[in-house]
Amino acid sequence: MLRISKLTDYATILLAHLSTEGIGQRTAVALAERSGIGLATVSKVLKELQRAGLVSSTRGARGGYTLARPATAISAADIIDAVEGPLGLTECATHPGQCDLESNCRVGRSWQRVNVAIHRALADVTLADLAADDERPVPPLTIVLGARPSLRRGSSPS
Amino acid sequence: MLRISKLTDYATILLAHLSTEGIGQRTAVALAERSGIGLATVSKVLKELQRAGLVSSTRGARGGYTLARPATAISAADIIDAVEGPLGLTECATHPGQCDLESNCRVGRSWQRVNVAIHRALADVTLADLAADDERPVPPLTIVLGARPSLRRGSSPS
DNA sequence: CCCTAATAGGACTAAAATAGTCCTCTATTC
DNA sequence: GAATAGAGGACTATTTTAGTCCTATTAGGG
Repeated sequence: MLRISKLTDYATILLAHLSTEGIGQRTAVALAERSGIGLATVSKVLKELQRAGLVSSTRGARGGYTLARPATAISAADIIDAVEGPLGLTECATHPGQCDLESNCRVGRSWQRVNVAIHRALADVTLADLAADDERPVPPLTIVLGARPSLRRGSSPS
Repeated sequence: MLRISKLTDYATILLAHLSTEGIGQRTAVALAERSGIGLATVSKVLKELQRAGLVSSTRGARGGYTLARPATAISAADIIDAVEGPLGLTECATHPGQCDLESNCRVGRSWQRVNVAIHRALADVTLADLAADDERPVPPLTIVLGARPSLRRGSSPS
């Protein structure tokens, strides 16, 4: 099945740590210890999260990282996008026109729509949901493939 | 973002070809020509689809492949599972207990539930939908993460 | 029968993406 | 100005994915 990368998983773990006890900053070292992930890797992931604007950082002594916004305002889609980049479900999604098959293949477009639908669904899952103990029921979410006229790309089909 | 492999994309293309004109069998050679995908690769993919039970094959002269069941009875999830195997969204989904972090990390479980939800959604997208021209609206589908009160398409447990 | 057309099943190679490490630079506090 | 902490990026190693090729098996037809 579809898979997220390990780094995305790490990112989620780190963000989850940052989301517990809203208090102050955590250093990469502290997060590495707490999470059991190697320091170098933690460091790398946090830097990516910083660039993506999901955490904010301060340098120097007594520096560290905090969530840039509340856990309820960070979505699963944000995390994936931050770490894995905005890759498409298929190649043609990312680089239209590159693929020789495109003319033959109306399949690509469909996968793209599936992709969009999944992405939209993941945008409704928050870090707070991901970090929660299993007690808290994850909210139901609805994907509508196709319908949703606003997304339907200007051209109206005749 | 989450990505399907090229091979899965090929598989979809090939299945789409097989789904047009219900008539008879197509050989790997014919499908390769029609699709523009290399023969060796086509062959490999078809073999995997056969093992997964999505296509049926006959050997020997005048042999070839056909869909094992109607295009409306083959789902996007079936295709992904056939080609990519039943991989989980995270490592712990596939090999529970392998991961040192598991104790610290309640995040894994959440991703697993996300995974299940996506999978369930993809089970509602059929090959017929994927193969259709953009004209045909893909049916709306609903994911419910967590409890599962009703699987829309599903039969209620008797 | 034997020859040819086809799939089945792997082993193998090549290429690309992912994961992880390390080094140097900059900013901050004390 | 020494120590602490992040920023940025180059680099390496590992794993996955994609693609090729070889041999065996099965079916049909002269």
